[in-house]
Amino acid sequence: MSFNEFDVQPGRSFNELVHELVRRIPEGRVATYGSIARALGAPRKAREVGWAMANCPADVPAHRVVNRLGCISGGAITAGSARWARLEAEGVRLDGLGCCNLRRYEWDPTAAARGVITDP
DNA sequence: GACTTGACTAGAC
DNA sequence: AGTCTAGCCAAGT
Repeated sequence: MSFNEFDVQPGRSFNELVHELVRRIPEGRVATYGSIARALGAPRKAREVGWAMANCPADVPAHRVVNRLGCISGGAITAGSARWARLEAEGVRLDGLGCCNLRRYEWDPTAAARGVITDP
């Protein structure tokens, strides 16, 4: 069973599913690359999620996606960079390295993934 | 058309 | 308990 009920439907690229899912991350919350990949039924595709974030439309809140340690990834990780500022503006507290407390802010995308996959 | 690179993670040492 | 290695998969060169 390489795929589960969250399997990717034809016509929608994995990349787009990622975008849709990320759009559903609530304000002030974050999700990890791995969680998103897992929620879409592809636990090994975390890297592709990262790629999807690097090439995402402006309406995708990519700043709410962090790595497994709760840290902002992708270069330009400095206080004042767009993602950093946006996260703080939404109430996510970041330490000096741009990391947040996942215990507190992590949002599990699994439930929303159902909606993304089944939504037209 | 093969080889390298990358906004990752999990497991081994 | 910190570091290193291997695995994955698509895009870019």
